[in-house]
Amino acid sequence: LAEVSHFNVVKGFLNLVINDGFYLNFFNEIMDVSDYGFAIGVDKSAIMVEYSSPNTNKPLHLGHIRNNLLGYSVAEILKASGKKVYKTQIINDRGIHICKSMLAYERFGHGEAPSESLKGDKLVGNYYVAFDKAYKEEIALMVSKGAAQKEAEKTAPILLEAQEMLRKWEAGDKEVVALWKKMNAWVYDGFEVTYKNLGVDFDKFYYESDTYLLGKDVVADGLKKGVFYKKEDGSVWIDLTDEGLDEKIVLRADGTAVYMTQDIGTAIQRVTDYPDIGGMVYTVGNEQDYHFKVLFLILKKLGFAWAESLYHLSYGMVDLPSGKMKSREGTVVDADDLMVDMTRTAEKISKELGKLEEYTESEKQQLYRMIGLGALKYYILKVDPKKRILFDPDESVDFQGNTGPFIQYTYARIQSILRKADFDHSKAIGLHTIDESLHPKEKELLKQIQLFPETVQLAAENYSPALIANYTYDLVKEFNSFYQQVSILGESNEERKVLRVQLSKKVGEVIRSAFKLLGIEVPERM
RNA sequence: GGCCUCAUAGUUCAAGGGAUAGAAUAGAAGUUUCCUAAACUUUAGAUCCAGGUUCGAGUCCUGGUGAGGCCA
Repeated sequence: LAEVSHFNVVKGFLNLVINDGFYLNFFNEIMDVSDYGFAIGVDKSAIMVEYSSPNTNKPLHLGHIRNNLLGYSVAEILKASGKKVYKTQIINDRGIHICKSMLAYERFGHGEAPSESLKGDKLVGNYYVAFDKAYKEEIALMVSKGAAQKEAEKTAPILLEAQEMLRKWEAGDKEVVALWKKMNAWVYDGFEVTYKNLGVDFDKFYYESDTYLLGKDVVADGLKKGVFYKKEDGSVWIDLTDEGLDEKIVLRADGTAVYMTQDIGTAIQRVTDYPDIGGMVYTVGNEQDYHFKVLFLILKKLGFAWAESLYHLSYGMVDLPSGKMKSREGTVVDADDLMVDMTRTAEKISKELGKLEEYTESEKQQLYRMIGLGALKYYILKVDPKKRILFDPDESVDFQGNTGPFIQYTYARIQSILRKADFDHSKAIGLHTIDESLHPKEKELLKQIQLFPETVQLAAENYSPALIANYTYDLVKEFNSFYQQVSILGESNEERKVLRVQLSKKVGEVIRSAFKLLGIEVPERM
């Protein structure tokens, strides 16, 4: 019970208040607290949540935003449900894609460096686009001279040069490695800014350049155990036809690793790094459903105990009305730009309403950001993760109705009440003296508040921030109706007034806790 | 071709096999001498099609149709 800061018993409710605002209340009878593992930490195993996992050749976009928000939120929810959580990502920092950016930078860069107006990830992304442009021009030129399209695509000089660069990188060529380090460092600086603005963070970074050779030993080992088998050409496979899947390659004939080999190795590496891990959550788009099905099955067959607790947090793509986002075609919604847009929209709406006279300019800017990001985050998180999201850039994200700002607004109103309640409303009041005559709205609010702890558990079990978002919306809707129908500070009955203030305060606390799980901040005024 | 996911008001989303399928938004109509109207109240509007399981199906099963994805 170390985490319980205080408790009280009110008419058959045992209320446990846990440090950061969570509380449990047990209805009617005092239950054995061990039923609630999260209250006393029955399950000591940790869980590692992976999300973001970008490539280092281009900036983060709307798809990454969904990935990050989901992964971060699920990690927070698991924490709230009592798990120890490690947040991580694996950065795809090697391969032909980054060589393409590097090559284009060498050719066209003229020593350009990131600046105030151009973040490092944007700069590198620009050269990736520049590569693609040059590549296409070369192909067109070759085709015009009579080469076949497919042949030209394979033998364009700039592509061959990029491949040569990759070989040099793998061989440890000093110059290539130095350039690679320089450009990746720019990208990480850029990413850091985006993550900070988005409000997500990580406990541990894994880099593919460190992990791409992992997994080979495990495959060799599994080969001995008979989990895998070797084909005549020397490639190693696993037969999953008994499980309703097909055969899958785990090591190429030339002995090089495929993605599966790496992922096997990385999973094992993580458990080596953090021996208390009892499971992992991978936040990866649903296009990789099959990959993870196979990965988890392989790890089970290899006999790892933690393989039973692997979960692919599979989410739908974020599509535009025009279809899929493609960075090479310039049809991506950039993460930084979108966050700026949202902030601007919040500013515009806020100015029209004009309620912030007493705020300084920097306080205002901070608030616009909070509201704009609240709108964006809520918009994305309220949707069931597995459903795909259609994002129309021309139709801006709502600020009214079932939205983040709606809930933030309610929170701000509650804070306003608490500021004005200049009497002592801290002491416990005996519900029994008035509970027979509770207003229907008060009863509904009590019911709704009480659902919070189990909603957190449910959201953790289902890896679904959407459940938290929907719960919070219901609560807020209920509160607004209450707020409209009854007078809180104007109530003449002293005890009843205190009850209403306490109810309001509690609703505010639940909103703040719930939104914290979604990574959304709440304002004192708006 | 094989496999996976999704399909609910005009639109965007809800709904643990359980009562009359909830919201929001857009539409129509109202509420501000009173705690913040980014709010509240009223109104109209939906389960892709055909079978099946069940006392009971938006939810489970089979077959279609449509959208997206993975593999070859």
